[in-house]
Amino acid sequence: MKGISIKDIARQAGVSPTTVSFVLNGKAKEKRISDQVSKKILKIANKLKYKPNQLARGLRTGKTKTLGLIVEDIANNFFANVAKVVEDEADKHGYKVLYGSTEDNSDKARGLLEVLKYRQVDGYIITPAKNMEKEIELLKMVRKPVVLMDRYLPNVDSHYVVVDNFQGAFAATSHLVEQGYKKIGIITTTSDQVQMKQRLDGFVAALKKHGIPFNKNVVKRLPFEMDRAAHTQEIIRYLRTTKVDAVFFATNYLGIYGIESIRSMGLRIGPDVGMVSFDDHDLFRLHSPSITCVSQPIEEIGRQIVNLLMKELNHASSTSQHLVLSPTLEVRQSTQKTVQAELPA
Amino acid sequence: MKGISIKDIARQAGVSPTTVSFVLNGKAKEKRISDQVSKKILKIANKLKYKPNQLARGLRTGKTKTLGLIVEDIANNFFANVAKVVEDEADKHGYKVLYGSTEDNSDKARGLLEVLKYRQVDGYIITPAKNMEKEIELLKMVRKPVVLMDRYLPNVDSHYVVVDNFQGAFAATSHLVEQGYKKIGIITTTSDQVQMKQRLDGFVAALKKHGIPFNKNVVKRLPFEMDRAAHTQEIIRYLRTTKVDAVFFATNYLGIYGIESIRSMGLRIGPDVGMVSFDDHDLFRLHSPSITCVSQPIEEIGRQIVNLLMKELNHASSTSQHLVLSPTLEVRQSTQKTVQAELPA
DNA sequence: ACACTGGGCTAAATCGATTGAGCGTGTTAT
DNA sequence: ATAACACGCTCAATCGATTTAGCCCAGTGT
Repeated sequence: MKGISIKDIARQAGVSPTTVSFVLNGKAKEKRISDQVSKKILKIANKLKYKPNQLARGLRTGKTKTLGLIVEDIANNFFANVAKVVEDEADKHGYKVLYGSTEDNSDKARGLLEVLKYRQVDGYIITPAKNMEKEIELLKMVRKPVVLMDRYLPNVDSHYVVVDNFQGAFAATSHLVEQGYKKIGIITTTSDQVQMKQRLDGFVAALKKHGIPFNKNVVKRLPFEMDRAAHTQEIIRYLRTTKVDAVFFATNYLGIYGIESIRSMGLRIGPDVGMVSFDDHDLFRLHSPSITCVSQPIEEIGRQIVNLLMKELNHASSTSQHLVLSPTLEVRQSTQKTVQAELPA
Repeated sequence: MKGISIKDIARQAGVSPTTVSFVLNGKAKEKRISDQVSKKILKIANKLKYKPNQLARGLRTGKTKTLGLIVEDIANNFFANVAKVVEDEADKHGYKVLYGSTEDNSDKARGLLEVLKYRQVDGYIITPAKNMEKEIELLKMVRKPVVLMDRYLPNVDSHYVVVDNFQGAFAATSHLVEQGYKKIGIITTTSDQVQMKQRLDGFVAALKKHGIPFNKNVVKRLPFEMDRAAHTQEIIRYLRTTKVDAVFFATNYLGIYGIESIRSMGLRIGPDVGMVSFDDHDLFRLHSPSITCVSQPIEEIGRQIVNLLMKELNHASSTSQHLVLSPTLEVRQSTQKTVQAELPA
């Protein structure tokens, strides 16, 4: 039950716990501990496989070597993949990750923050839900390192790592236009957060640039909380009524529901309805026809997030870094009006 | 920076920290604290939004209200979904989750356990990598609640929640036979862990039951560590050389690679090569043709895992529970030799 | 011979909560 | 009248590591 403590080592080495602590924390020189004693202590610590009790250490120092990761939905492909990278990178620095999903619900998000706070995590990676300005500010006030991801809060000065949503959406929409689609719609979430706004803005800007009038009712907004069936129903109704010939789906799960919807209407993706989705996914790659998408550089996102956090934790604190990475347009078959010699399925 | 402590409350209430602790832990009656004092303390605690410091509490009591979740790969659809359920369920009981991925690598798994141990997690949910018998036994020795998932260790007496892999594979394979496929292969991992073994056994048993001779070289084993490209290459080579007319893919990512491979060979899934994969996935549902699969009851798996753990944590400790849930065969188009009026894509 | 310096190490306080032992005071039983 | 007990609460130790202050001894300078 009990682990090896610093006292056990002290006893065996015939020195005080203080000395052991100094040595194990690499302060031997600084604290003028003799080499003999140092080596002896290190040897014993090794033999006993001593691991410091993180609770005790944390209680005293206030550092827990734990990061809090708050995502929208850990079961979502994008977030799960980022989480994996974050975990790996954090591990390299000796940090563990506590996670939680907000379901894009502010109350749930606040609850998570609360819990992480009194668990004393050292740093936060947050996919903010709406109305969380105060909470984030509060973290800054108490000098806790915070990196926002996927989206940021325009009125809060903080680090963040996102992709260029405007460019991504712009490229996707332009591509649809260039492929000859005439009436292009967008299906997005009801969220008015910055990432969704920018995707919508990119969409509108691309239309404008190509001289296509923008009609408000090609924009369909669906709430995150709705279930799968309701989503597809709504999408089907939208497609029926607006008669768009191409759709930009502003996030991955909408793209997936979109595929389902279009197909269940008996329409052909590409010839009848062109589509592009934000985020890549195995499904998009392997679907027939394959789905054109705006792919986020997940590896780099994860790495940069942890990087920033580590810099902050090492007090190399600087002004807020705003990392805007470039997404990539993966052109596939879902944006071709004429059916090619398709890969056989 | 500093939070509200029990001392602050004690000062304001004009009582000792001990009394505050008793009241806040619901021991007022037991410890004979007067109602007046009790109420006063509770009121102050509320006003100050007191949250106990979990580190201090953990240091003293040995309980951290944290669970360790060790999965094979948090970015994998199946595990990510289970993780989500686990997180939700744990939250209901006031527990947080620390997670890590093993990549099916025993050393990484051991490292994770080590870390979780000295972080003093209260209970473990483990997808064991091979050769972890000793580590699990050790946890049992120190009376830490453990629930294994996805697979178990035959020589270790512990709780576990798995699906009936044999039945799942048996049903999948039988279905292939019944659909008229004659030469059926299986692609699995190099792992000789129980879940994979049972899937293979189920496969073999189904062949036997249908009077089909089992030839060892229809079994292809691929190591987890290999990258995507190598996987598909190997699968393609296998398909070319063995000339099977249907394949059972023993886990989700193999199924995905399988789709890629078959298609890149210019073969039609269904008519040319039938296929079933273990685990469900959006991709399998929406692929054309859709992919028949053995679907695991993810919600229930997650719920049962947390359930078991909570029972243990509340010392209702009993004999080891072995929960074997039933998977469902989702029959789709990938196991039809004749092309139906396919849903247009 | 005495103050001073610096090397090598330790005592004790501290972080915040929990908990076994115990201390007055008033009431009851004998 | 006095032991015995209930009541209502507090003291102080404890968990394990960190950290500040400082002790003791040897050598140096004057």
